[in-house]
Amino acid sequence: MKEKFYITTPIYYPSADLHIGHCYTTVAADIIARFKRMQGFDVMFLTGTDEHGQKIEDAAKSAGVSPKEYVDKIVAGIFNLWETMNIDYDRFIRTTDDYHIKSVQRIFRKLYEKGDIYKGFYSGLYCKPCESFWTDSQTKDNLCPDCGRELTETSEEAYFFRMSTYAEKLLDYYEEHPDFLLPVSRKNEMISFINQGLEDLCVSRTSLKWGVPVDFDPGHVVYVWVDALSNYITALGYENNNYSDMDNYWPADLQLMAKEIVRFHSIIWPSLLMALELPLPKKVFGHGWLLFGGGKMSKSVGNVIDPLTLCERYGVDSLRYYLIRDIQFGSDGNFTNEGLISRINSDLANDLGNLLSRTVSMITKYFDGTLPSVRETDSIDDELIELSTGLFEKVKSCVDSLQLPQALIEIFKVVSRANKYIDETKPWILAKEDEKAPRLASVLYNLSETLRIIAVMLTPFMPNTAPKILKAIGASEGMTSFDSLSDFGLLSQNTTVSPTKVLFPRIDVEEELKALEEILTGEPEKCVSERLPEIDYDQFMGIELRAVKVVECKKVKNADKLLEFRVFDGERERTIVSGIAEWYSPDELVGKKIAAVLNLRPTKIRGIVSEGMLLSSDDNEKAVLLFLDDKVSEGSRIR
RNA sequence: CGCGGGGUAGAGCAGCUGGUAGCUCGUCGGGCUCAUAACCCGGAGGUCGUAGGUUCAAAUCCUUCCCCCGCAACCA
Repeated sequence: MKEKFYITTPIYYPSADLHIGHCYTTVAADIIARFKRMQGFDVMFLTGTDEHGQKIEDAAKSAGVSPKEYVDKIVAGIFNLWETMNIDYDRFIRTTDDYHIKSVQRIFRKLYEKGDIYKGFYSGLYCKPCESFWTDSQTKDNLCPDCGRELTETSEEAYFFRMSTYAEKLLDYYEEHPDFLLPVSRKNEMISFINQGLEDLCVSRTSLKWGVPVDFDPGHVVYVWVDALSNYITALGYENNNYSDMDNYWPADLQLMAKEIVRFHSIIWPSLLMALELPLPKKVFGHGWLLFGGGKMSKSVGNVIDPLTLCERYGVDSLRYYLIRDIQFGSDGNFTNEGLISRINSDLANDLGNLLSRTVSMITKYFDGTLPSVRETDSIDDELIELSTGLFEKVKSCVDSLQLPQALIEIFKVVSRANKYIDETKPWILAKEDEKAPRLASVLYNLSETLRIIAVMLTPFMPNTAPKILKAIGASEGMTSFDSLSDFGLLSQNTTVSPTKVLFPRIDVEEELKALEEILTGEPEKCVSERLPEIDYDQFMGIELRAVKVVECKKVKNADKLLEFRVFDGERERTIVSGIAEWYSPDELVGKKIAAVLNLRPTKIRGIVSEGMLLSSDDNEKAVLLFLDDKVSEGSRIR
């Protein structure tokens, strides 16, 4: 019986279209899944969408549709994206799927009956007018940080999961299974997080409607993470009849995700599994982030090109290659257009594509496309042959240890070696003398075989390109599997090549960068997302907008983003705290006149009472203060 | 001292279970002409952030300090 391999990506949150970061995780998973399949594993590759929660409810509302309608549309886009990206998943789960919802309810009930979930009170200091809870550290003197009114000790019914009881067990598990949580840097983070103490987790909400209802207690909705994490087993049929693959595939062999959600997967998820008395996944791996120009990717900053556009311009395989080749799996990495283009040009066009091109064209030119069977070998061939036949083991060990870039590096070492081999053997010289034909045939055959091995190795990484190479060199079935890699010489002695289109056209760097730039600026970020309902004149006039002059300005201690202002409003000086320290230094603001709202309810920020708000525009996540002309006098009304 | 990541050739990165510092791009020079002006060879370019320590030997282990970047807090 075939050994199984169960691999998962997180289920993505369809509050907006997916971006290249999602593609990164999913491509990595796809490559591993394809690799394992080719190795003969019985693979289950699961991905999906996590469709409940407040954000989606809100997004749907502002789009004027129901949450399900909203999500259906985004999910359709995701299917399309995965098809384009060539993601060959085996199963796709949506948390709005009926069977999943029922399973989650059963899981919740099961844990409740077992006592791992209990009904308690979410308690804290509550401000009635503001309808919000505050913790001790957030308040001073029992006053609401928002409105300054008195807080009352209140509590609200909620369900809790006894996560605290699993702290020790988790630490033990990490210890006993060194490969459970990787990379180590992430494990250390989690260990120190656990050591700070685990509290029981509040696993129900009453404020939210768009979620899985607790079936035995109407009004309560299951916490989204419990809902979401369960997908990895409900998709196999845990507590449902939709599937019956638990015995087969659980525990997961590899759960991939970006680092920010490692905590949920390495603490909450294992605790839940322990509570359910299920085995834990064998490996949880948190990869790094794609950074753009040193910063996080951000739609509103407009620094990221849509993956579909990238695929359209360069082909999926180029994108897949770049993502996996250029970023150390596990660390953060920079995504740049230059990097992408330069990888395509140097690795894919110059090295790989050109290798195929020169090989095929020589066989066509010297032998009319079909190699003769008379051969003459030479010791100079040995190195190339050895390198080729040893490739699989090297790549396999890279993939097994999740060193994905190294796997590609190994493959491309052979590409380089082959290019060099052409130089060493000088086929164009051999072609000049008829009696050298056997040697020439040998050289070209060796190149074809090497290309065959390269293409087979590349199949999981570049599923579009590999078959093109194989077809070009005349490889047939039985020569395209991993099993075929240890034999150098499988390709028919009389193989016939078929000339192909250029595999990867070279890209004009300058021109292309300009074009990409234009795309980015052409479809600009919508900085004004939602328009607000109209208000009447009186409401507007109820806002006391006035010019103020900055008298003093200094940074607030222990806060990166805050500046404390002393401003003159025409009558008196007042203090205003503003979150613009990232963009302005105190010195440059003294003496400036700025528009401000003065009749805003005073509030404490970082212990300082702020009486008003300085106006600024929110421009691409960058605040710009609304400075006023010098002619404007302090305290004058603005409308 | 809130948590974490990082500082290695012009750029981007690897090496970090200690033993002459490596890769890609760029650059300079040469070779070749089968090929997508591609390919191959060679050169220049780094006191591996800083200061100490351990060692026969440190980019690699320990400690000090400096600088970047995320997260958290904070943005009326």
